[in-house]
Amino acid sequence: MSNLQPVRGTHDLMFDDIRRHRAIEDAAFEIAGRYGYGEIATPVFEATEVFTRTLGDTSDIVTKEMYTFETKGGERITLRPEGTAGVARAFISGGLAQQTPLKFFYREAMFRYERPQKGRQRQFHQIGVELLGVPGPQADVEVIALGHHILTALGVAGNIKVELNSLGDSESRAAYRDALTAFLSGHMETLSPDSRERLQRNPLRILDSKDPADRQLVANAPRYSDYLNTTSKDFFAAVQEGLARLDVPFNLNPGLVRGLDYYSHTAFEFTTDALGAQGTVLAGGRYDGLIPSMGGPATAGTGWAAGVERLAMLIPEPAAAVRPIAVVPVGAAEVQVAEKLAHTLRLQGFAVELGYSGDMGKRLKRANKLKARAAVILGADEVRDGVVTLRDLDSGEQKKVTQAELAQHLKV
RNA sequence: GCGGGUGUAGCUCAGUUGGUUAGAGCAUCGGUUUGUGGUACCGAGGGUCGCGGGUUCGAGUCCCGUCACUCGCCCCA
Repeated sequence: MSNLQPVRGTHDLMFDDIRRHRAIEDAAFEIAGRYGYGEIATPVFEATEVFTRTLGDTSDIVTKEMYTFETKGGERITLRPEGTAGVARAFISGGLAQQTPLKFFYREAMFRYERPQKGRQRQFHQIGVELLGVPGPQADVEVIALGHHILTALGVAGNIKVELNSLGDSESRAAYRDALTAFLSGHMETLSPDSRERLQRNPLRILDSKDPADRQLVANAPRYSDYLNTTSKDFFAAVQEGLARLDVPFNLNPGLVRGLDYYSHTAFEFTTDALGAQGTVLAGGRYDGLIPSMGGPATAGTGWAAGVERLAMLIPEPAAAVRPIAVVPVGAAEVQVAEKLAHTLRLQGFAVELGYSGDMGKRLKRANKLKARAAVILGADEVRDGVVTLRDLDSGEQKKVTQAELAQHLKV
């Protein structure tokens, strides 16, 4: 039926697309493993409360972007819009507080009811890491260095800037929020309509407004750095020194704030200008307040998430699929021998394609299309003599080898 | 959620001020080649012009609606 289409904002992944996704996820998983991060897979859906209590009542994610529904049993369920809340819930419900520090890596689908654009789907994929139970700045440094390491390995670090800021501890944050609100309240006429709205809900977000008038106003507003208390300042300085020691380049961005309420101290974003308005490729920060806010024991946390679709648009061509070997029977009489030979080769570890139909010419043509590196040709003569004709499909050279020696000749 | 752009073959795109049977390249399939792929040549198939309605003697072309994609805003990875 021609009117059957994927649901808005969803896509089928196959061929090169999924190879790109896997290349990203596999590289990230392997590198995170070197830092001691083990994989965690939490459920696709959680009790709605898990997200409403952690993301903040005012965030757009909670107010308009969640896929929330009621089950037959009357539970309120939400498809996860992000990964951190689920990991925190797992930490609490699994009683893992005795096992810190804990390091988790995840690669999962996320769901947000947003208007689709390039690099923004309703079902999308994130990789992410969470480091739980380390209150010191070395945790922030490690996690940022890990992100930078992964993007370097993927070959995209050259197009990406690391932006860094500190939101301070809750005391500093509250002090600054009051100062900023007081200042901006005196300039209501100049503020954009969006920012007037933000002044009520989340005044810090005005700092990264794109409206020109807002930007000018913000330039003269109180500076966040002036409101950090000594603890916060020392913490931020230690993060910067740690990154410098590891040769991770970064830019300070005083306008960088987080959309989600549970962040404190370090906030960072890895951005590119190659993706238009969806330039943030990896982002995260410290969220010491998250687990306590969900009713768990006071536990420090820091981590990030990266958008796989966005990274997939940046990485170079993924490694080509393995080039198979084609087993080609000359005529119908040799098909069964060919099938047996193909099976034997597969058991020996080779990737083998066996054309499903057609004469020798068609099968070779198909082998060529599959980028087979060699053809193993079996005709009446070969079967009689216990040999095969081995043809190199790049050079066109061919020779007869015994079936016993075939595996030796096929080794790369 | 708000504002703009675009929808013609599997893909990339032509299609004149509304006028016969809607075209090209690539891809696909077949043949030149009954034990040899890639290159070349020859040929074939493939379209309810996104969908629905309207105007008109006549709509791929004009109008309205709708869906999808896309750019920006919002938000975010």
